[in-house]
Amino acid sequence: MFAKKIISWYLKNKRDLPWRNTDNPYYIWLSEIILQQTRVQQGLPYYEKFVENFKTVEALAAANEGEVLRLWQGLGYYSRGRNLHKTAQVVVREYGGRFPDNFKDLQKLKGVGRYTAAAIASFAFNESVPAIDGNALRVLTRFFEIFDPIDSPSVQKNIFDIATDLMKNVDAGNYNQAVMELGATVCTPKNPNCEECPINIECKAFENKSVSQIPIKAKKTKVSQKFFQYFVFEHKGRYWLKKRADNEIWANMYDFYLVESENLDYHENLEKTIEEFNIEVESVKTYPVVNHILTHQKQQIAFTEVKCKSASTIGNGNWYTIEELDDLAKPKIIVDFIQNLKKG
DNA sequence: AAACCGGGGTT
DNA sequence: AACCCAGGTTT
Repeated sequence: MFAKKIISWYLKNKRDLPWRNTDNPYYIWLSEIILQQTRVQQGLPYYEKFVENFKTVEALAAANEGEVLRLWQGLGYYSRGRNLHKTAQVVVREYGGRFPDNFKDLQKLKGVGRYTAAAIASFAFNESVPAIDGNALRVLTRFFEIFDPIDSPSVQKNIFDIATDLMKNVDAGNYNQAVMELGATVCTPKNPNCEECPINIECKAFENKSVSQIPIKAKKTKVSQKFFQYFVFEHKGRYWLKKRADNEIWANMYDFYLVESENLDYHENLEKTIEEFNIEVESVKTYPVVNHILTHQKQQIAFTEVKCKSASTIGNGNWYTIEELDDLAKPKIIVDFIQNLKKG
């Protein structure tokens, strides 16, 4: 009954989203990678861009990684973009351009875990396997009034098993979409609209007025404090940027010269850096420190613009005009800074 | 400031 | 199973 009620609610109330009008695994995979850790509202324009630029997995595989990262710019968690490109190449080279057609094999692809594999397997191939994202997890824990912590792997496994039973003999794709859509639009984290919920009668948490307490997380996110300083070297309208290495954070993306420090002694960083690269300084401009709050880190980032008397050699970087910078994939903090630079 | 969209990857 | 993640946006 659970499944059928939810599906019928979904068919009447679903949002019309482009990836819901296809069973092409390439488009579904693309949308799911974009939507990892990302709201529909934010991911939608990126999906449109990618579909337009890369109509097939072959087209995506043939692109340069730089192009892919440039299109991904601003979306965050850039390893998704790199995995997207790598996986496209694997699918073309090793799978003959056809995505694996089942839950188990899909998880072999880089960037495709349990949730994403279940989503593709059910939407594209109608395999009966539950796609449990945060929305579905919230719906299920509330419906069964599960007070166990959802960040425990064993609890997640139990819920996966329960969900597997629930979806027997129903349309797997629509069922999975339905549960997630209910979580996204009705069974929301705060102020859920229980009055309009199609399954409120059978919802244990609703019955016992415990909706606002569920789901429960055992662990709190740890937040650490970090200090960074960017040196924006400028010479005759050109700016120095470096392509980051393959094995580090923001891999293969471009940014200014970066120093991480133990504290806020940004002056010392400046002295050291100028000395290290033997830079002839014309002038120094200090920008207000930016507080950058991330999920796991509080960052204080200082931008220091150094106008140089010559375009010296500074590590493995190059000097670019503002216009040339547009074509390089950069983290958003850099994009934003350049935006301000342009404004003056 | 914390929560949210969280899943995937590594150890 | 524990731990990590150089995100953007909303509450």
